[in-house]
Formats: sequence, structure tokens, C-alpha cells
Amino acid sequence: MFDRLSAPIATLVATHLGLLPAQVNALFAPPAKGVAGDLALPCFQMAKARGVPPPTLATELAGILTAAGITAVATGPFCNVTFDPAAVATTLLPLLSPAGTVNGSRSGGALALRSTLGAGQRVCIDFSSPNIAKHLAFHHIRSTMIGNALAHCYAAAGWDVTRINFLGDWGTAFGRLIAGWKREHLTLEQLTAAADQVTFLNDLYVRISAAAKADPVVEEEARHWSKALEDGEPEARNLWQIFKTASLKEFERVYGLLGVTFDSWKGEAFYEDKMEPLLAELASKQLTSQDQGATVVDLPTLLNTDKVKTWKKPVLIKRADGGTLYATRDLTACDDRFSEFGFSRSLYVVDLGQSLHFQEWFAVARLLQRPYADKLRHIGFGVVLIWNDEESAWAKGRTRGGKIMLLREVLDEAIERAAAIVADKNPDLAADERAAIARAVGIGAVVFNDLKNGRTGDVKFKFEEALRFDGETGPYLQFAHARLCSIERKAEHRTGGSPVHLTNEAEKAVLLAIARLQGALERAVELDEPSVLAQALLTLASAIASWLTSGNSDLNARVLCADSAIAASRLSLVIAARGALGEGLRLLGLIAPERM
RNA sequence: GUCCCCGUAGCUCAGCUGGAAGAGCAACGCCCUUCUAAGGCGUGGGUCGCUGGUUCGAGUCCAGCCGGGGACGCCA
Repeated sequence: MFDRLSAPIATLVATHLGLLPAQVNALFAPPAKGVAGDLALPCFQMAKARGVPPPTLATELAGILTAAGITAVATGPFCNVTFDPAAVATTLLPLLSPAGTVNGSRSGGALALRSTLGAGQRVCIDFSSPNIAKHLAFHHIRSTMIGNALAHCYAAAGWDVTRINFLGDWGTAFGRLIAGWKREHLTLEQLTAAADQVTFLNDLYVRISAAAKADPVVEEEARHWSKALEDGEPEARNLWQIFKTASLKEFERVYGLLGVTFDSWKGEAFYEDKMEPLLAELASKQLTSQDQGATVVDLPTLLNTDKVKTWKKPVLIKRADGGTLYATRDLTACDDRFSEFGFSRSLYVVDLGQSLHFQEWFAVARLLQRPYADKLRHIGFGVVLIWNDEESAWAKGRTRGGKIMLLREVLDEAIERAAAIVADKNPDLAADERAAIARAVGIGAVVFNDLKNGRTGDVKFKFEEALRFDGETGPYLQFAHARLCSIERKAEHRTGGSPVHLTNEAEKAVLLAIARLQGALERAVELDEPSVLAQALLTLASAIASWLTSGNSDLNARVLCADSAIAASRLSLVIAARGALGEGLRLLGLIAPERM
């Protein structure tokens, strides 16, 4: 969308210098902070090609950039272009307020966050993927919300998106759980009566693990039930299903709070009996070998050359005891997903600690000459570090006392703090609306805190920081949105539209920030990096806040000013900005309340 | 040992394909008879871990170091 403004300038310069517009376009840069201008054109390269000093060319270009609606000034080796606010509005506003949406509650602003980059392509996104019979710990927010944001962004960019929750619902832990369940003569009634069923199962697991450690008889029972489960013995299978159902119920509660949904819940158990054909294929293609009783794909001998020694170790495909492994399961699941969805891209939103695992099985997929082998992407992210007061240091995963921090607890705490603030700031709201706002704002704070920075860095989590509602936070974005909504409500009787009377810099800044959203969305998708969008939204919200606040002291600067023609134009911008910001928040997985 | 992530203001971090050092928080000073102050405006604060290299130009690219974290065969 921004190119609507920059393209004409690129064409003028290109024509003057005998270049292609694309060549000029590639040189554009945002001007430095203290410099006046909306678009900078560094003249170094073009000046070199022409054999003149950069400042000379800058001056020359400033001289030819005389089109309506722009002002060009040479500042040293830079040619800085300033857009006329009204020209920006005339160019952009019609794109953001298509006929019929200007005065209604609907807004075309969401169009600022649409792209056709992915048209006709499908992407599978594997994210969240918690283990059954365990809680969603706070660190699960990373995979869950990065994956959720990417799913929204891909969809906005034209992709067909399939959201996959690859549940960890298989393993020896369930044999133990069943053994414990039987040993303690527990009943379904007891489980469902528990305040928290996952805690109930978790506690059971802790007890039976301790017992198994102390008593070989118990350990033997656990082994027995693991085997029974693998063999599909009805009682074992039935109990496993009970555990799974109880866990899913708890997961759905948290996903419901976060507004996260999935299209596929096929977990590890689904693939447990489907791996033999893959193992057979690997063997028939002579890609496997035996090593200490285990079956491996020997990547070093298959792929390393004298010059390039990328691979240090073989990948284990099958254990010495016959059990299959992580890599085998991922490959099998990937075959299944490709045949079901025929994806053009498949994302795995999993922490960076597992990089090697993904590199390895991606390599095996290439050896198998899978058509999807080059469409796989591991979307890695850093760990959550929690501040430890006693040691005055950042530490992984746990709070004081080694207790794991649950996602639900953090969200509840955030909602509680937000509720106190809402009650204080806006006591007149109805109780149910206050509660809804508190949920949106509290969760928004936690989620945005997780998405605003680059995903590969570790997240340093402090309650006081993550639950802050001022500064560069989710609530800051939500507040700007609520202010825009408030103005729209008060403007019910105004009429909108054209001609355009937007003439000040604050209004232009809002328009330019909106215009840059599309590029941010496309970059967010190409880099699989939600923070690119998050940062662009902060810029937009800042421009909005600055614009609206200027009306506090200057009645003429208000949207709803005395001049009805100007008010109507400004209202169009309010509606467009509200739509753009609201859509941006939605893409990140935040709710944008209309008041707060 | 090999590979990966990180190192920019006191703290937490942005910085797009190399092009004129940024924000939030904290500190200090202003702006509420408010289109919602969860806001705005301003001030102070930086040899961008170090050393070389490429380049007209390096926080950004390359090489090598230093420091913090992580991964590296029968868990996932």
C-alpha cells in the first residue's frame, strides 16, 4: 500500500536517470529520526554510476521531484521527500474506506492487512502440541501464540491454513498412570469430581513414580500396563482415553481463554501403528543400518563429503527394543499431512533446543526424495526465563521452590490485575462488560509481551513487566483502539467522506503507519516472525495516540471539531485506523475491546 | 569438541535487502473544566562485546576471538 506513494517518485527518478523504477525503489529508506521527510533516497550508488558527488545528485533529484503533493529537499547525499498530507489522504483513504463503509460501524481499515502473496497455497502449522496428563505450563504460551499469530497472518496473506495440534498422547508415562489408577482403585467419578482433573492425574503420576522407584513390583505393573496399552487391550485403552479426555477438557479451557483453535488434533498415538511402512521403505532404499541394536539413518556416510562435513551423528529411527522414536513419528505424520492437505509449506513451531532434531528428519525426508522435503520449516523460538530473586539471575522454567508456573495461573493473575484497573478507570460499565474487558486486556498484556520481540531470543519474564498496562504493551494498542471507537460513537450523526480535508502532520503519520502495515504483514509471513507486525502496530498506535491527544488542548485539532467538512474527513481516518488496528490485534491473537 | 541462540542507553528490547544510532521502562520537567491521562510533549543517558576484513559507507555482510545460554544416540 505504501508503494502507492513511493512508486510515482521511483518512476520520476528512474526516468530522469535512465534506470528501472525497481532499481530506484530498492534504494528507498526511511529517513533518520531528526530529519524532515517521509521517504529518503540515498544517492551514493546512483551518483557513483553517474560520476558525480552524491550531494550534487541529491540536489539535482530534488530539482526534478516537483510533482503535485510532494516536496523534495537535498540534505547532503540524501534526497528527502515529504508528502503533502492531503495528497496522502487522497491516495490512501479510498483504499481503506470502500464505498458504503465510511459511515457505518464497519471499516475497510482491515484491508491494510491483506495480501495475495499466498494465494492458492496451503500451509500446515504445527503448534502448541502439549503432553496429555500434564498442565499447559506458562512456557507453552510461546508455541501456542506464535503459531496462532502465524496462522492468522498467513490467512490474511491469502494462504489456506491448517492448524495442527500434535498432542503428546503416547508413551510409557501412561502405563504408569494406569498402574497407579488400578493400584489406588480410583474411579471416573473421583476424577471428574476433582476441581482440576489434570492436577489429579499429575499428582497420581508423581505418587506412582515414587512408588515404582521404591518397589520393583510396582515398576513391573507399570511395564505390564504399558505393554497392554500398546497391544490395544481394552481396559488399558479405555483408561488412556479417559486421561486424554480429561486433559483435553482442561486444554480447551485455556485455549478458549486465549482464543486459539485447531483444525487437527491427531496426536502421536494416531501414528503409533502406522510407522512400519516407513521403516520398510527406508530399509528397501538402503538408507538404514544397524548400530548397537538400534536402526539408524547414517547421515554422515550418506551425506557428508570430503569437503562438507555437516553431519556428526546418525539419526535413530528405531530403538534396540523395537520402539520407534520422535523422528520416525514426525516423518510418518508428515507423510500423512502431505497426502491429506498437499501443503506448499509446513511449519513446526517448536523451541530452538530441538533444531538438530528437525534438521535431521528434514534431511531424511530429502533422502527419501519426498516432494515436500524443501517445504518444511522449523520455526524455532527461545526459552522463557523467569527472574529468580534469591540468585538474582534469570533461570529457566520454574518459579521459587521449583514449582512450575502454569499458563492458566499467569492468565488468571493478569485478568485479576486488569479487572482492578478497569474498575478504577471505568466504574460505570456493566459488570459483565467489565469482566470481558478485563479478560481481553489482561490476556492481551501477556500475549503481546510474548509476541513483540523477535522469536529467537529468550523471553525474560517478570510478572511486573509482562503484566504492565502502559508503554509498549498490548493494552496500549487496545487503548488506542478504544479511543477511536469512542470517537466513532460520539460522531453518530456526522456524515463522512469527501472531499478530503486532512492537512496536518499527525494525520499523515497515522495514514503512513497504516500504509506500512501490508509490508509488515508480508514480511511477518516470509520470516515467520509475528514481532514484525507487532512492531508496526506499535508505530501505528503511537501515531494514533499522538494525533488524538493533540485534540486535548486544541479544540480545532479534534476529530469532532466545529468545521463539519473537516470533521467528516477526520472521521474517515478514525474509522480506517480503527479497522486497521483492530485487524492487527486480531491477527496477533488479541481482542480489541470497543471501550476500556 | 561440533553446531545453534544471544551480546545496542541503568533495565527490557527495536533497528527491513549495508546508507544520517531508536523505543519503552526507570529518573526529571510540563499537559486533564479529557472526542477515554491505560495518553501526549520535552530533558538527560550509547567507543552498537572485541579485533581484523570487504565497501565510498558496517549495529547490519565475512573471518577469528571473548562472554552468557542451549543442543549433540536408544525421552519428546
